[in-house]
Amino acid sequence: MSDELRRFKSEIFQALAHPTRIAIVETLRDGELSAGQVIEKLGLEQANASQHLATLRARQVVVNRKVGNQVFYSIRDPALIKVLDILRRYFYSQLSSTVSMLEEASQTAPSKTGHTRR
Amino acid sequence: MSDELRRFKSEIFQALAHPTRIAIVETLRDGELSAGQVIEKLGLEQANASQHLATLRARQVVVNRKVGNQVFYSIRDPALIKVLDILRRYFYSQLSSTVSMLEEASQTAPSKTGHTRR
DNA sequence: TGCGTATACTCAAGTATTCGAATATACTAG
DNA sequence: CTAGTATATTCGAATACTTGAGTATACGCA
Repeated sequence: MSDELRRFKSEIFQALAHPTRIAIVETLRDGELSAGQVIEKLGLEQANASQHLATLRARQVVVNRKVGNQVFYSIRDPALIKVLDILRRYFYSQLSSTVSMLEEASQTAPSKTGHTRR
Repeated sequence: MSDELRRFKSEIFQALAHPTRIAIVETLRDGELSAGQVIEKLGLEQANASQHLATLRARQVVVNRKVGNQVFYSIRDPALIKVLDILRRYFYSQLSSTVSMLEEASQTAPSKTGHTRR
């Protein structure tokens, strides 16, 4: 496989490699929002949000549309939502494995009630 | 959604946010390989490969298994392969959009498409 | 034991990201 | 034009990542 493709993929991953940017993408999951709405929903600093949005734009993860005074953002390709969904399931399988590992390790065995966060 | 979960997801993305690590994961796609085989297939420096493998291990993207002298790596969860496959398709759709955009732009008048580049 | 191979770790230099503060731009209303 | 709102950009300091060189550890064999 081409190195070009790998570089491209790594840029997508990098675009999503920050909790704030994941939060933004998930906030946009159900439709477009203005920058201000994103800021309000997530409680971000204006400048910070704008920078993260710029990163997402640069990697073409989101597209934007100007309406008067405001800029509305939306996810460019629903494939990315699918990726996030897969990772949500992945997270839970990871989590339960981690829990079993911890249980094994601490042989006092709190038996089975998973979901103790780390 | 919990910040915890977002942090976790961003760590997965970060694990894959480097072309070399994507190459490693894709090399492991069809089954486990020793570190040496990965190095040889991808033409990496030993130290560099080992560090990228350590990153993938830390984020639990791969698991390893010692057999005598060697350490064999494999992908921990096939969901990640699915993610890479989705991104491959995503890449091609991105690519064609980008090509159309470039074609449009290279005509004489960009006139009306709001998207003023910076 | 001692040697050779396979892999991992440490360190430092270079590079890239992140953040908040300050500032700049674009639009609307009056 | 002026003022106000919405969003973007620039800057510098702090932090994190990447790399190669060197070194360390673990295993197998004699």
